[in-house]
Amino acid sequence: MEAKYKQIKQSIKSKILEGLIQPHEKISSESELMRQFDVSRHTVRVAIGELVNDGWLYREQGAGTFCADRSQREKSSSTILPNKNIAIVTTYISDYIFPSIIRGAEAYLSEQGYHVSIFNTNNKYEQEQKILSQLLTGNYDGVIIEPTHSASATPNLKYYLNLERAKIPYVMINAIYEELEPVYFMVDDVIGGYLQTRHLIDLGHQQIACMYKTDDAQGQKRLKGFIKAHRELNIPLNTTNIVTYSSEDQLVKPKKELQRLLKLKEEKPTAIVCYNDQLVLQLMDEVRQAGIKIPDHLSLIGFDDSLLVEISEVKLTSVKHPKSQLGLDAAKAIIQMIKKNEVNQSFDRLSKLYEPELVVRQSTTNPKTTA
Amino acid sequence: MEAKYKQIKQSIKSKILEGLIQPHEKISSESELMRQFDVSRHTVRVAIGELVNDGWLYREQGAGTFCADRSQREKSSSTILPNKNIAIVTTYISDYIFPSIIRGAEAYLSEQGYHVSIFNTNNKYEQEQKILSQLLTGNYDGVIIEPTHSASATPNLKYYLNLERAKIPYVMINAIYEELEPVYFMVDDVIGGYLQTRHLIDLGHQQIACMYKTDDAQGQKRLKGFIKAHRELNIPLNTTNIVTYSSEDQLVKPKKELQRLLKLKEEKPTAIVCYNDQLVLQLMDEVRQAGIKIPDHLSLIGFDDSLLVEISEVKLTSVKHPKSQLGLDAAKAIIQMIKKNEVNQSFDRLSKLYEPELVVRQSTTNPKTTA
DNA sequence: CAAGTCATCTCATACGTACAATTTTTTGCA
DNA sequence: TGCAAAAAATTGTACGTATGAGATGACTTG
Repeated sequence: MEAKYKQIKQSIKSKILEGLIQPHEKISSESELMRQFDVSRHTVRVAIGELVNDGWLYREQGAGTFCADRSQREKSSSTILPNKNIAIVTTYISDYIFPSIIRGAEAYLSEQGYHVSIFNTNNKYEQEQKILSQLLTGNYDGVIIEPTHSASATPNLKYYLNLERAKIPYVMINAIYEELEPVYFMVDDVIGGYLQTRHLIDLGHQQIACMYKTDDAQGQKRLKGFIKAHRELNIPLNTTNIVTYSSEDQLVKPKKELQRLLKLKEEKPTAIVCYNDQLVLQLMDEVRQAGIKIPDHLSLIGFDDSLLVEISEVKLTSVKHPKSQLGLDAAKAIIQMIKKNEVNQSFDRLSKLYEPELVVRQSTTNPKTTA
Repeated sequence: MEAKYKQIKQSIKSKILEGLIQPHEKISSESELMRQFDVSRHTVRVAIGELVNDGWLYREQGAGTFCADRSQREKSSSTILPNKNIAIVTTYISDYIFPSIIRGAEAYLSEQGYHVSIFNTNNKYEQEQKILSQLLTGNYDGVIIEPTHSASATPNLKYYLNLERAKIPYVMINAIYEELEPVYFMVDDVIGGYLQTRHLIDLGHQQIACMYKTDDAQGQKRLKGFIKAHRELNIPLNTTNIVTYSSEDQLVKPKKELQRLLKLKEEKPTAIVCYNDQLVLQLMDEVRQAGIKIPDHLSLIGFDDSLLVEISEVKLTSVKHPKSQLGLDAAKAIIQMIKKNEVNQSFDRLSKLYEPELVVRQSTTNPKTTA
């Protein structure tokens, strides 16, 4: 034990064992240690490197080096393998924007040596419950989850609390259950709905319909933005123009309601705000068959700015969704939370609410005075 | 993974996984590695340091660095956690038909109590290699994999053989490496390409162009079907009308080639056979801008019969791809193989070659005699 | 006061050098 | 040939320097 780096190692280790450095407490920076022990940075790094490897410390680029929480470590060593597994739980795996989110997350997590598992609730509570209990009994270090039926309170609250109790960190994407106050990554849907509507009002539309899927919080918030824009600009709201539907209805109800709207004689809408791009394309199809021209006779605006906006003959005006960036950010956050091994405490600043952005293309224009 | 020391790490790790370095065999000395990788000794030491820490190597002062004997370690990890894990390895996670395949597989596997992990090669060998080595060292009971660059022989053959040696069953989807004779689930792409072409010939087209992505076997086989149809029906093949492109080109080359084809005076194609629906929509967009009407002036035919076929104002004629059924079948097969594995039975009859089916819609019609 | 910018602190990667400690190989000599 | 000493090879410890990347808090600005 004459090597300098071993002396440094021993010195730091002692302080931890004596309780002079508490778990998650920052230790002196590398440059400070250089001065304290009068050695080169290299030597400091070798010493700390070994301590990190032995699980006494952990490093965070840009922030510092911290004392590890050894209490967990010993627990996990009883199960032998800290296997580095992350679960991503989605509502609809084949939803057109999900692949992007997953790709963003998967790329980063793989690189960090984690294994990514995918689960799919089909937006059903029972399925979500099954998955959550699997996660609890399984060997997962963290969870990225899109909550099921986020518009209402969850009957699976206990399962989420159990995750916290089991010290499995989780982040929510796209929407949250308010009561859990989780770390989240989502678009500001109120602003999104507002932008959609505002754009149409600015173009001169007065009779604007909307169709929102409201069993998820996303749709409800966008609807809120829709209403807000009307209020703010003093446009009277016509309740017959507000259409809401649920996941089960989504292939039927919007089309029916569109028929209804198109048949109106009075207060016929000149524009429709849509829940997402997919809905726009569904409606477009119907509208085409009725011989109505877009955007001249009817403006349509979507949401997500997905790959769908470019493939139709009329390019869609839409609202940008960060998709793979969101996935990446969520992945980074969950890794940080795992490293710190605290659950949802003092992680407020990790959350991100993305400001959506309007992208104007060809599916919206001024209302033509045909009536 | 751009850091030099990580590249070195990966390189050495690969050699071990491929069996090129046997346990207790000496690896190149630090100075040799400096020359081999053209880096400083420091960097070599960092790389080796991490490998030592992860248990891949051990060092002996004065003697050299040696390959560790991982046989114990691997056994212990595989016996301790019979966790029921399946890996699905795709080329492009956000490819528009993949979500369907995954959904089909995920639904079944979840139900059977398996955890599904997703990996993504981006159609790059290095990435595939990394993933395969993860699978080997990780804790997976079975693998569903879409091979990377399936048109050519794989440099990762040894990794696949290692999977077999480690008794981890795998099935291939969409394409195979012939040399491995794996269990597979794929569409008969030769027939698919034949159906596409035959349909156009039956409609009376004589000058038919095609655009196929040929770095994957799927495209090559479809091209084979394209040629076969011409031969069988005695239509002369015009080689200038055969366009092939690769994954990297896919956003540029098809468009350029389309421009070229449209400018032709003689032997101008009246129809284009496309690799998939996505390509059709790309081309449609260009064609629209040129003021050419589909299908009257130009017939286009796609492949996959994806959700994209219904989206555009001209519904696409396409060839049906079983997608989620394929995912489900692959999942069922891998479970069977896992169960049978203990009994060492052969898996011959499990493979499925799906007979594709033509779906005629509006994007194809008789050639109009305008010339 | 909130939001964005920027300087600064921190760790990460990578180059270079030198000498020590240990093992292996070669050499020189009896 | 046999053996010991010398030389060479190899890893270990330690110094120095530079640049990059992430986090943070102070500062500016609307």
